[in-house]
Parts: sequence; structure tokens; C-alpha cells
Amino acid sequence: MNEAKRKRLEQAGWAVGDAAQFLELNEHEARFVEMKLALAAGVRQKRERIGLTQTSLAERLGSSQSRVAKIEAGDRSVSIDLLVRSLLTIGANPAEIAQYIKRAGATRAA
Amino acid sequence: MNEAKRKRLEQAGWAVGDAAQFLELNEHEARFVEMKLALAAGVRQKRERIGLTQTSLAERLGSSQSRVAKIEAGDRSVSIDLLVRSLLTIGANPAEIAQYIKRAGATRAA
DNA sequence: GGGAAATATGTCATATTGGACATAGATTCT
DNA sequence: AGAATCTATGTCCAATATGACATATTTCCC
Repeated sequence: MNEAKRKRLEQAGWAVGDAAQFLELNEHEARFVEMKLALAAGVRQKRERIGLTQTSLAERLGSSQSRVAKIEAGDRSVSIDLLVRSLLTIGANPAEIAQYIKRAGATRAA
Repeated sequence: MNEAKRKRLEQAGWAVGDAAQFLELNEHEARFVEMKLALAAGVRQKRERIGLTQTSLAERLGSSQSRVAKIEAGDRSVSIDLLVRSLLTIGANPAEIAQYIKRAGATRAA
């Protein structure tokens, strides 16, 4: 692929690269999602252990029940920032949050 | 403070609560910022170790040099999501990312 | 000191995220 | 079964994050 065509594709919103790059992107994306899901599971686990309902956690977060549901589902519209802030709000400390993230990579060869 | 006034203040964008809640919020905010800074430092460290320039990392991220500078500065406009994606891009795995986060809480009593 | 390369800072337009609401579905209790 | 409580899903629009660009500042080498 020549430079001009590459530019055109990228301008149109395509990430252009070779197969290795493509696989790498997917791998990173997969890890990213796994981390989010691990944190989401952490939120649910801690909330239930504390005996909070989604609604009451939502109040503490200054948010809504529906968003808490999405947080715990690891919904696309939920950022890691929101997951982390949620965990801090229910009393997790950085070390605990780190544990969740560490767990996200545990099933794969590091 | 009566309910009506509270509502008015909250409507105006004020989080209304008692002193303990206020301190707790600040503490969580502080931890959140520390986590971001720890991740930001991780990005810089790994980038430099690899011998990349901010511009070349920006290319890999599909972003710009200025944003990489902000990433490494832990700028307000940089989300943890972006920090994590940056770290994954320069070859950090979840376990390594967890280490950075764990470090963020290490100077304080857990 | 001067030029080049690297990094930092400010701003803008666009894309993404988040809180809110409505409503659907699930679970539990009697 | 059905009422009550809890959780899930979809949509809207306000707020925030992001890439891009321009430009300033710092660092390094000669």
C-alpha cells in the first residue's frame, strides 16, 4: 500500500497496519476489556458483601441505579475511571484495586 | 439544613453532606489522583526505557505528541482508560499495571 | 551561543461518557 | 399468584475526554 492510499484510509477513520499490528491491537483490546470486567466484578462483590442495593450505592456515588447496573455489567459506556471511583467509594483501597486488575491477566500467559 | 434547601444547593451543583462525608470524598479523590499519577509515571518510565519519543509513542497510540505529554503529566483531561491503553500499547501487562496502582497507595496506611 | 530535537501548554471541534428517566425483567416473600 | 423489591436495558442530552493543531519551553549536541 502506498503512502497516499494509507493516508486516505486513515483520514477515513481506518487504522491501517499489518497483520501483526492488527492482532496486537485486538490483544490489547481484549486485555483492556478483561480488566474492566475484573473491576466490575469487584464492585458487585464488594457491594453485595456490604449488603448494599444498587440504588443505595448509586446514592453514595451521586448516580443512578441504572448506571450502577451498567457499572457491574462492565457496559461499554462505563469507563475504568468510573469503575475505580466506584470501588473507592465502597471502601476499596488501591492495593485491593490492583488485585482485581492483576487477576484480569492471570488466566493468560504473561 | 432542611430538605428543601439541600435540594436547592444540590440542584445548583453542590454536594451536600456532613464533614465526614466531605473528608471521605477528598480522600477518595486524593487516592484517585495518586493512582493516575502512578500510572502516568509508569508510561513515562516504560517509554523512556524502550527508547521511544513522545511523538513515536503517539503514532502507536494513534494520537498526538501533545496528548502523550499530557498523559505523562497526569493531566486532568487524561482518563485512567487512556493511561491503561497507553501502558498496554507499550507492552505492559495487567500484572504490571496492577503494580503501578498498588504503589499508589503504598505511602499511606492502608 | 545557536540550531535541532524533544517536551510542554493552550485551545478547539468532535467523540465518548455519565446521570437521569422510563420501563422491562427477575427475585423474594406471603 | 401477585405485590414488593431489586436488577437490567434502552434512550436522551449535558458534561467530560480526546485528537489535532499552534506555539512555547526545555534539553542536548556541536
